[in-house]
Amino acid sequence: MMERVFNPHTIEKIWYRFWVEKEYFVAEGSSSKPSFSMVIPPPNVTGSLHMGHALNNTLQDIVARFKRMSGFNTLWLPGTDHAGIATQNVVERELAKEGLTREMLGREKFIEMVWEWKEQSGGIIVEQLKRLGSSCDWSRERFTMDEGLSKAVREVFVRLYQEGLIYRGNYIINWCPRCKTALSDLEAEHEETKGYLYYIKYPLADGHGHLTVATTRPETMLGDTAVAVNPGDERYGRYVGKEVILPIAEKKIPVIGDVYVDIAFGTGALKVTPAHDFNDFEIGKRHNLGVVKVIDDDGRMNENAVHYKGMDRFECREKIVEELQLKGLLEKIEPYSLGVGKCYRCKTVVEPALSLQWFLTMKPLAEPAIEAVKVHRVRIIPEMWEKVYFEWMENIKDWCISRQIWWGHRIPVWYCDKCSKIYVSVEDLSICEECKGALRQESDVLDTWFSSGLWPFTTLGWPEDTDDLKTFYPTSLLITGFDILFFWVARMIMMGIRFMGDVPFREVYIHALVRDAEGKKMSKSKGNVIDPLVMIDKYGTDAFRFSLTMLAAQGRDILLSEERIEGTRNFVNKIWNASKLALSFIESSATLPTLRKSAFLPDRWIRSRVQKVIREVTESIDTYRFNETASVLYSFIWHEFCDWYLELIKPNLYGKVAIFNKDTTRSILYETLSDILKLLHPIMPFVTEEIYQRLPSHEKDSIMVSSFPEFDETQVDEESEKSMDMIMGVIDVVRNIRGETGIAPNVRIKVIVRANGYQSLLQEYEFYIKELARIEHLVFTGDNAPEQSAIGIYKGVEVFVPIKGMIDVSKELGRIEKELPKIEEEMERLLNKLNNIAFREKAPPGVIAKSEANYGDLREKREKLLVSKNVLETLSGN
RNA sequence: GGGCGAUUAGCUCAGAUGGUUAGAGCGCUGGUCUCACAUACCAGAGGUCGUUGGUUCGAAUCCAAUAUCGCCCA
Repeated sequence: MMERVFNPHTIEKIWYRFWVEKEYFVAEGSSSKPSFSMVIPPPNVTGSLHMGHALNNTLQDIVARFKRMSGFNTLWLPGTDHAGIATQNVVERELAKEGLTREMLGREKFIEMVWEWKEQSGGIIVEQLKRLGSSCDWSRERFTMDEGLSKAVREVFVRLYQEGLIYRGNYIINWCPRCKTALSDLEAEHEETKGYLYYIKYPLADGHGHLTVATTRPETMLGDTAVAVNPGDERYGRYVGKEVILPIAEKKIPVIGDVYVDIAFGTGALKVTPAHDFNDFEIGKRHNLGVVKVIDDDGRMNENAVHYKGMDRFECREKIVEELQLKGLLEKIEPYSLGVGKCYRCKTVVEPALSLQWFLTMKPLAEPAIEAVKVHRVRIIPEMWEKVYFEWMENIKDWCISRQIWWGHRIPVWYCDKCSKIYVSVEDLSICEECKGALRQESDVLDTWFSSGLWPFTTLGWPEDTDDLKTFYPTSLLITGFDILFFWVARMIMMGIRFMGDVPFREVYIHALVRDAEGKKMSKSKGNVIDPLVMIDKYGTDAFRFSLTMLAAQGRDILLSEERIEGTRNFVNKIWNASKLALSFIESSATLPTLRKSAFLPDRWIRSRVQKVIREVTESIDTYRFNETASVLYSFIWHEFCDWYLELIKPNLYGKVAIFNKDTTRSILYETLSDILKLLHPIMPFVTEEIYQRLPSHEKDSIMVSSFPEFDETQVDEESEKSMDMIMGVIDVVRNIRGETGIAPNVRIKVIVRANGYQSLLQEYEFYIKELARIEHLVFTGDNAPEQSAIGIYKGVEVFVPIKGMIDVSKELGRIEKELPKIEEEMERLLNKLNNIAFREKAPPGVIAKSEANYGDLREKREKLLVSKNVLETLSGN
């Protein structure tokens, strides 16, 4: 017995376990079936599921289940990412609770602890993905720090080094003083911040006046090694070659000319701090300026900052400004808003700093990756993102790949302190070949994104030549959010081409970001996060997934509100109840006749409609228009299958009429319900499985391994759709009259129909019309309109409801008067169009014919309404 | 500063390659506990598609300008 209200929770666990036990998620290493493969964007191993993950994985699961049911050897490969900085931060915070630091533990002990932490909490997100219903092949689950993947990372590093693409050098990079590591350009997030522009006087060394520079960062002035002006600047050109005295440091620095300097910005004179500013670094290189670092790794001033040594950089800013003011060297301060780089992991303001780091040369990697997207060997969908991709790739800079943290892939480089020889090797080394001295491994680890960039092939077994690689590389599709287009997608394309000789995936579908109902990005600090697991607990996985899918329109942010999820929970319940009814009709013991053309119109109609839905669902999934998939199913199931089909077959199956073959209708009901469940399954895996299992003699052990419905042209029946449209139209007209004139629902009425060519159809289905429109007597007439009636017209068919004792005349008059102006307005619009000679000459004949037919219908309808109106007016004495 | 996107009913959004009387869900109004479902059913109200020009026989849809909002990159 099925409950009145669908309860998702128990069945979700049961079916997920069932699928896993049956190994339905496991892909075949080699197969006669065509392959379909995706790799998951690996979530952080210590993370927990947020809305972004939920959307991302729902969409992937829809495609995976759809492809599997469509006969593909489908691999959806899951895994997690070691997330270097983020994970290290988490564990360090834990340590801090016990008053410990990682330095106190030492590298080895600390890493051991992180592994422990990973074992403990790493399963959480995986469990959450399972609750979401994700049909990942867990037998192939990977972790970026697995032995195999770690080896692959070394292999890649060594090859790139040998090819001369990886180098080590002193360059300016983004430094996070809190995480105490270098960051790549991408990992510094620029944020508009209110600050000030300080105007500082630098006295000329010859004692004749001063130059005023404008800066947002006065604390770096002690690291200035020049003042730059634009050589074309009339005001300052003559100073080039002279010297100024750097205040506080009291040392001479040159005035140089460089066209980079913007004449219009500030005073037109720029202080140059090569050690702490990207642009200044470039200027410094051009002019062979000295480099003076004044800020240390922890964000404090160093010994070059004279008496400010040891002071925090922001405190120092204030103090220096005070000192300058005292010395009369501060001209003014203006409010100014500037872009400040912040660490994407801890939001600390990053310090651009000169530092010895490892870099990967990107240009030679980027070029073929740009080409691959240009010629659509990788298709990015929606196409708009291609532009963004090109923009970044064409201006790509070398990638700082070293991090000064401990958790990650340690760079496979060994130094001999004795003879200074450097080794780069896949295998661990300990003794110098040259001098037999002890080797010391590089202490830096690689950027986490370095290993995730290899994900599509390392997870399949590279550098070994595995069956999985042969079967599944290049993968078919990647589904991800745009926030990691550069971080991840672009790098995978570059690395895939470089190491596999082919792109890592044929298509990339970029989906939107999930925001709250006000359009704000969800974040813990804003307190506007909707926890997917809370939603799953509350409304069930199917409803939650369907909501996300419904909202997943291309190229738009998704605004999620709980209300929305509640709405789809109702839809799931609707499906449940419709199935309950259908199953009661089908009956478990029944042997159903094979599907054949039914004599019963609604049967033919629903089969035809289902075909079109199959086509739309298939096409929309194939083109990643998931919201369309969901809404097509929603409206078909609710408003055609439930509202009409189930209502129409009730009289047959409850045995109220026996004109049509009951078994045929039952078999069509069975077939249609089964199609609906399969069509829904990719989006709503659980409820569909639960109902499928209750279908008598269902073909497969699980809906998961049943075949996705295929469009069947032979069941498309335009004639039936037209006939049904008429029947539904007539019923609607009667209901409209009833509703608007206030006839109580339980009152059965008399209706007279002048069918104008549709009489035989309407007569054949008279019983059904009477049931659905609550009609007592349905009379067909060829004569004039009966007097004293309310009137409704549907495509030339006139429907009359006698007024006497039923309807208030004024109400019916009001109804007609409301409708007339609408008709007239539309008629006028059409008439103008039809009278337009240019329209008649240039518009396609089909469009003209349609307009003419519309006009004719409207004119006829208007005339009839006017006649009826006149009659009613005389009747009411107006 | 450069680039991209958005602007359609009270709210949240759909509306591929221009031809619909511009749709949905929620909300709202009126009526129903009708034997699958009140997480339901029936009926209804509500939009000159941001603004201004242009292309076209025809524009929510294409083009240009403009306003507002958002995002990305510097």
